Amino acid sequence: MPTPTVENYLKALYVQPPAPGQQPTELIPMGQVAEAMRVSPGTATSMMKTLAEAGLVEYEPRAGVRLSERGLALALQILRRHRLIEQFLVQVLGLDWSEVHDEAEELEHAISDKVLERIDLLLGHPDTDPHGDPIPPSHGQPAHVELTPLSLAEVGAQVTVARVLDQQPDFLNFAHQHGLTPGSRLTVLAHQPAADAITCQPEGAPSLTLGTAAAGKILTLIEQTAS
Amino acid sequence: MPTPTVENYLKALYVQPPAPGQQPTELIPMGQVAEAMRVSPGTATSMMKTLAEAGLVEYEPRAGVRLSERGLALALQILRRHRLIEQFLVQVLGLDWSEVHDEAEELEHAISDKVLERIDLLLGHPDTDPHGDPIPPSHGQPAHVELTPLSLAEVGAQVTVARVLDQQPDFLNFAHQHGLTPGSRLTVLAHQPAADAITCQPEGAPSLTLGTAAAGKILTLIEQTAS
DNA sequence: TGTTCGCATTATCATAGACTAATGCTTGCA
DNA sequence: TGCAAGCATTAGTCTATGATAATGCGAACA
Repeated sequence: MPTPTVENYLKALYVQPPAPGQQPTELIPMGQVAEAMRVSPGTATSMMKTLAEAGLVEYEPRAGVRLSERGLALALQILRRHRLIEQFLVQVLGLDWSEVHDEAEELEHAISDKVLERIDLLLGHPDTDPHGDPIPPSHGQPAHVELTPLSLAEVGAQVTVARVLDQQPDFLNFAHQHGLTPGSRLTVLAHQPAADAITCQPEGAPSLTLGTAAAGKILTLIEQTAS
Repeated sequence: MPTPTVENYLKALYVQPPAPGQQPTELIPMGQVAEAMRVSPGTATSMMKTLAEAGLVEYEPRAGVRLSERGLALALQILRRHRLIEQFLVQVLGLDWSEVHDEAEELEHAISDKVLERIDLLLGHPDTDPHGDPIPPSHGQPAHVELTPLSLAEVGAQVTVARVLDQQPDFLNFAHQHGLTPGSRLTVLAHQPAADAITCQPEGAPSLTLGTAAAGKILTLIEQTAS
């Protein structure tokens, strides 16, 4: 049984974005690990050595780490727990989507497989959590869906919000207030490169201008491109 | 924030039965603490010192420990979490009462007050868990109800099972199979002191002979004494 | 080609919680 | 009254996880 700390490292390694243009199987530098886990670089190095000895990662000194096959399987299992718990907290207990991330962060280490599968059943085997993040199946990889950041959607396109990447409560409250939740539809009205912004029109809510950094955190499914 | 380990010690101290004829405010000897927590005596001593420094217990060397006011409040809070979670696992997720104790043992340290109060609401503010153990209110002590162990009920008495003290899955399965669950009614048929046993007749189930040790773990409410 | 800067690694230390083994009280009994 | 038995305490060690500080490698630029 991995400790909660080990589980958190594995999860963090899995969700590290690959450097631009790199495959997700590339090595993650130690600095990135240390920052993701908010520990000192020395702590990150020694933990990666420990995980490597346990066969959960492949560690190349001064180059970086990547998850091993076993580490990947474990990371997916933990992510499954985390996301099912989030969905449960929203659907069954009625918590707000902005507060469930931190709750799930604790519960994911305490819940048993049995309870988890009961939750899965009660929820009807959902495949995403309240933020649109895919819930990995109990075995194997989650299905890959091609999504486009709102910041890259064409002017005139009609899109459906599929996933909101930022888990910060402030951002999630903002997104909720403006109708930017998974499933809501919107039309891209304009890009303003000079202002580093994009304007869109959510269905049933006032139009809205976002910085491209914020818009990059909203992943969408393109329903209809500009004529 | 106390660590999970500290929480477990406090809970264990609270549920220690007072020595026969003693007030619950009496000192608990270290050996009893060590046994309850399944740690070595040395570990118990050093932990009690730590808890005493934190103001959670009163520790008298070579005499024993008792919970301080703060320690008692914390212990009740943890017991509330534990028992509400058990009730939730049975009522909402449909787990068996024999398996929820161990699950709750983990979850009680991970759950937030917010989630707990949602669970309490969803369950309609129950006042006992699936074993009949009282759920402490969010502030203050649980109400005291006078219960009689089945082993001490008079022959001929009609009683209602109120609480099952043993949390071992084997015992709980046995009790369930024979209709000895909280709320079920039974009549005491006979005591057999020589055989160290008691025979009773659960409503709607075959009559049953139990050892007095087992019968002592079934607490009942006397509905009607023998004529 | 050499030097420097940024990052990684090593070394040392701290804390919580556990263990075992050795020592020390205390009490009851002869 | 004195001593043995039974607990409790102390002392020293271990593991997991963190920190800080000092050292070391390597790549980019002059």
